[in-house]
Amino acid sequence: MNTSKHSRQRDAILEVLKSTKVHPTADWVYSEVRKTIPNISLGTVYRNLAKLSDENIIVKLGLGTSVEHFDGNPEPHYHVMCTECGAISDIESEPLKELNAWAEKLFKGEIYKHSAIFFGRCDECQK
Amino acid sequence: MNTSKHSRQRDAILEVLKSTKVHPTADWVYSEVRKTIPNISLGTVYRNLAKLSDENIIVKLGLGTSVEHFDGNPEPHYHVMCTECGAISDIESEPLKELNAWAEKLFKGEIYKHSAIFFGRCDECQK
DNA sequence: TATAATAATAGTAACAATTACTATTATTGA
DNA sequence: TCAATAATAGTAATTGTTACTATTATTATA
Repeated sequence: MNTSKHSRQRDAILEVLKSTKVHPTADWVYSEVRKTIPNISLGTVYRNLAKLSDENIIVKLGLGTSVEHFDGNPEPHYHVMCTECGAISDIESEPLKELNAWAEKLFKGEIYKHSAIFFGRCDECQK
Repeated sequence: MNTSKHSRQRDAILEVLKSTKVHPTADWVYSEVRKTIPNISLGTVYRNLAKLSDENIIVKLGLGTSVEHFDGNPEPHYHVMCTECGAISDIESEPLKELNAWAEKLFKGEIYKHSAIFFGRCDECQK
């Protein structure tokens, strides 16, 4: 059974994540959610982001940045980070699953997934 | 001109990194280096790891873990992390540069590099 | 080889992101 | 409506890392 209880705060956090493409940090989510729930606490944001990603409703992107970024889209896909402005964009394609087989040939053990991050310059910064 | 001065501490830190395959954290390096330089400070370890990676002598692996890992081998290559024991291993191959062109087709902007991390189970943990 | 300039150090304090704690509030099923 | 308890707000604590400062070590040159 699911011992979870519904909460307005969690709904609002998920709503914020689902309706943006910026792959925000916890702090960004916090400041957005405060527009509708002004006294929500930052701890609540962190706790729910953790809960939602444990349940695979959202994903915590381990991009190697000092601050964690989240994605409201749980479908596996790659990302590009602009090295100039830091913006994170989606690569609209499924991950290349053949890479796992490729890597497995070079590794003693089994491989079942991978993640990748591309670095470049977004069109905004190219202008 | 190079305004850098030689230091025994930096030598020892680099030596530790060059002679292991474990992709250690700063703290691991610290405890190793203390075996030869017992009163070295953790700040010195961090400062030199930063300096060495700025100079591309080592690399800071942005693996998405909460603690940073370092690699004494600056040649670009992928890694596998065992989800059971956390061990990080090398994939002994050059990165697939064709991936950049592939991703660029799906992105508005230019892409010039990428990094990837594979997840699996190492042979030790399979037993 | 002595010296003067300064990079690097040890030790410690500060910092930022995140997590844990606790008393109170909200949700839920009976 | 009520009792059980999940979730909250607010705050304190923790963790990994960086910054600061007085002292020490390295180096180029006299």
